This record gives sequence, structure tokens and C-alpha cells, in this order.
Amino acid sequence: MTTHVEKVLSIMRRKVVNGDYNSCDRISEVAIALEMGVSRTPARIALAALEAEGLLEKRKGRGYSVRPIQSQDVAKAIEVRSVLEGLAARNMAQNGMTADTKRRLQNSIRQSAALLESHQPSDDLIGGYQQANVIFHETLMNNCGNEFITHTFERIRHLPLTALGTLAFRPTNLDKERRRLSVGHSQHVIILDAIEKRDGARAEAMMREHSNATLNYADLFVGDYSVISVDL
Amino acid sequence: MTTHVEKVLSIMRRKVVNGDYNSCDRISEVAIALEMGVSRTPARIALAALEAEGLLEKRKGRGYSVRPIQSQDVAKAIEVRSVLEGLAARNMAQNGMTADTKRRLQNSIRQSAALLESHQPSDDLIGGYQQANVIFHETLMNNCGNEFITHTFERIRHLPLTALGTLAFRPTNLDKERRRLSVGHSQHVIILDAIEKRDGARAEAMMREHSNATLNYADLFVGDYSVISVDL
DNA sequence: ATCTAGCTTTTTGTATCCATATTTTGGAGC
DNA sequence: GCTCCAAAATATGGATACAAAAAGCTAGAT
Repeated sequence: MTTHVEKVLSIMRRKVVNGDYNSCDRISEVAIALEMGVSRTPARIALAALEAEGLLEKRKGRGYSVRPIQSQDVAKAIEVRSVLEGLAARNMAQNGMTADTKRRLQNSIRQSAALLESHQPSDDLIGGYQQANVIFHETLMNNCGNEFITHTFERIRHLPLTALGTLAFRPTNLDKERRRLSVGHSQHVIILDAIEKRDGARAEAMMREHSNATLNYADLFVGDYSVISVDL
Repeated sequence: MTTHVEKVLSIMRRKVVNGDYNSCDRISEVAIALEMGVSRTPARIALAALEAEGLLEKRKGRGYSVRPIQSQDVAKAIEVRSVLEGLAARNMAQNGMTADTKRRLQNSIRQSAALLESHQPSDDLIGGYQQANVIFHETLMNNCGNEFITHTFERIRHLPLTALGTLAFRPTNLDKERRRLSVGHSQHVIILDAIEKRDGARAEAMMREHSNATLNYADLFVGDYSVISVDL
């Protein structure tokens, strides 16, 4: 968090997805600048970025306002993510992967397998799984050979539940959640297998299904679920 | 072209895709500001936007430089566009379309059909077809019910050959090109049919194929082809 | 009471100035 | 001739100032 712009950005992201602003509130450069103790210049750059991320929308002459994000919106963003991840998987299957990429994917799978087998307490299980999950998804997207996928994904990755590898987790029913994670894990295994066998269509189909899985929890993103996301 | 930022943006887009800059050239705020006769502030904002569009890349302390866009890069961007358009087609098929959307799509198809039947001279044919083509693609993407598709697409739509409905056209062989356009036209017909019959999978598959068709010309985007694009 | 003209406030775009960081340059020492 | 360090040039981020445009408000006319 070195620059003022980044500072405003991360604070504002948190506040917006936290629901600190009402959708009818007018958010102006000056107000934000005052609130954050910075000048208008970084405030306006941050607000423009927030708009590009889909969290705010610009009113003609009345500043910005938070875009009301409902579960359907989250679902739509996840749907976009899933076709992008699907394309990434297909590309990696068709173009092949480097030894390093393969190693990373295998490591991620090994780690989550070990976690699921062991009887870790809830927090450790989830934290560890989340970590491995993010690595799997990021490795795949960032090494698929088409950098425009990552580039395009930038536009939605900061929306709630939309970051790569985000997990929604209900801590109240550990056993059930463990089974659910196992399903996700098995899909990772299948995806890697399809990539190794250069089966683009299978890799894509499985990845789309897998990436869309978060969708089932989209309507619960405010509820008794814990949303575990790496960065905002 | 009211604001300075927009002015710099459109001029720079043109210059970059035109190849006016070499990939090793350092592009700095000050240089652009001087060249365009504006101050640093709008220049900065425009350069940041250009970076977000994938046309420039930022060096740590040495300003920006044009990202060398080769045919493979264009192909990759088109591949991303095709999965986004495919998803849009699927969504529209699954959710149904409004009467207005249907009318627009039908009008576009009617217009291109009429153009292909008549024996127009080259320019009129291409111009008219392009117009109808853009309407078809934009209507579909903007009315599919998932605004994040358009939102995400923003990130690549200014790359060469990547705008919705862009046509690459070789004016030297009119008859062959007319046949090629006919193929595209028939795909529009099929896509609309699939949407009407609520066949999401067929709509998506056809749209992906159709949208990828530009890809065949990606490696020729500098050559004796005329690239017809609406806006930069 | 309503409409509108004109004034006030807010917002936005732009320019300029300042401080800091980074790169480049130039020179001293080996 | 090469290396390393210091100084200069350049780039960047940020703050503030100013102007123009847009929105809001007030008051007067109808």
C-alpha cells in the first residue's frame, strides 16, 4: 500500500462490498478526498478505477454512486469468469504446459488432497484449501498462453466472490463442507488430466462447470457464509 | 471529441495501431502532453486508459511503450471475444429476447440479405454489410441479460480487429468476398434461429465459430486487406 | 401555485507546481 | 578501459489553483 491511489482503492473496495454506502449516496471526489485525507487527484483516479471494476457507476454531474450489487450480479460476473477460465483450460490443453506449470498444478492438487485426508480443524482446512485453490486457478489462467484472458478478467476480479479461487464456506457444517471441497478437488484432478491428455474440449467443459460452482453460493454471499478471498 | 482526454485517447489509439510508434520508443506523459498541446494531467489519464486497453505497457520509471501487437496477439484477443459473444448468445437463448431485440436482429439480417442479393458495387456492399453486422453483434451482446459481458469486453474492444462486427476485407476479389460474407450471413440466421428455439448450446457454439471467423484474417491485418471498423 | 430567469453552489476538467524516486550521466579511482 | 559512486536530468505521484460547465436554488413574473 505504497501509493495514495492504491490506499484509496483498497479502502473503498472494502467499504463498497461491505455495504458502507447506500446505493443512493452520492460519492464525489472531494468527499472521498477529504475522508481519506488525500487530494482530489488520487481520489479521482481511484474512483475511475472503481468504476472500471464495476463497483461504482458514474452519474453525469453528480459524482459516483455505488452500483447496487445483488446476487444476480455476482452470478453474472461468475458466469463471465467461468467462460474465461474455460478458455484458459482449453488453451493450456491444446498448447501444452511447461514443466514448471505442471509442477505447480500438481503441487496444488497434492496439497489439497493431503488437507482433505487429514482431519484438520475447520480454520486450517479452509485456509489451506483456499491457498491451494487460488494457486491452481491462477497458475492455469496465467500460463495458458493467452494473456488477454487475464487482461480481460481484470475488469471483474474485484467484484464479490469473483476473484480467482474464491471459496464460500459455511463453517457450521464442517463435514458437509469437507465433502463439497472434495468435489472441487476431484474436478481439479480431472482438469489436469484433460490438459495432460491434450483434450481441450474436456478441459474447457470441466473448468466451466468447476468455476461456475461458486455460483451456487452467489445468492448467499451475504448470509452465514464466510467468504474467503485473498485480496481486495 | 469534447474533452482533452478523449482527444488524446482517440489520436493515440490511431497512432498506436497505425504503427507510428516503435515498440522500443519511450512514451512519456510530458512528451505526449507537448505533442498534443495539452497539460500532463489529461495525458496521464489517457495513457493509463491506453494501458488498460492493452495497447501500451508501463515501464517502471521509463514511461510507457507500445505493446508490440502481432497477429498472434490479435488472434488471442479475438478468441476472448468469441467466448464472450458465445456466452452472450447462450444467455439470450436461455433467457429469451425482448420484442425490440428480436426486431433489431431481424432487421440486421434482412439488410445484409438484401445487400448480398443485390449486385452493389464493392464499397456500398461492404459498408452496408459492415453496418448491419455491427448492429447484429452489438444488439446481441448488449441485450443478453448479462451486462458484465459488455463490461469485460471493454478491456479489449479497442485492439485491432477486435471491435464487435469488425470485418477484414480483400477488395481485389469481390466475388470471393461476397461468398465469404454470405457464410457469415448464414451464421447470423442460424444464431437467431437457435435463440428463438431457446437452444443455448447451439447458439453458443455457432456464435463462437462465427466470432472466431475474423481470426482467419488476423495474420493479415497488415497486408492488402482493408480493415473496416466503426470506432477507434 | 407554477414556471422560469438568473444567481449560487457543486462538480469536473485542466494547468501548474512541488516533492520524491528512478534513471541516466559523468567523472574519479583503480 | 572498467567499475562504482555521486550528481544531474527525467519521470512520477500528488497537491492546489483556476475555469468552465452542470446542477440546484431563489425569487420574481404570470
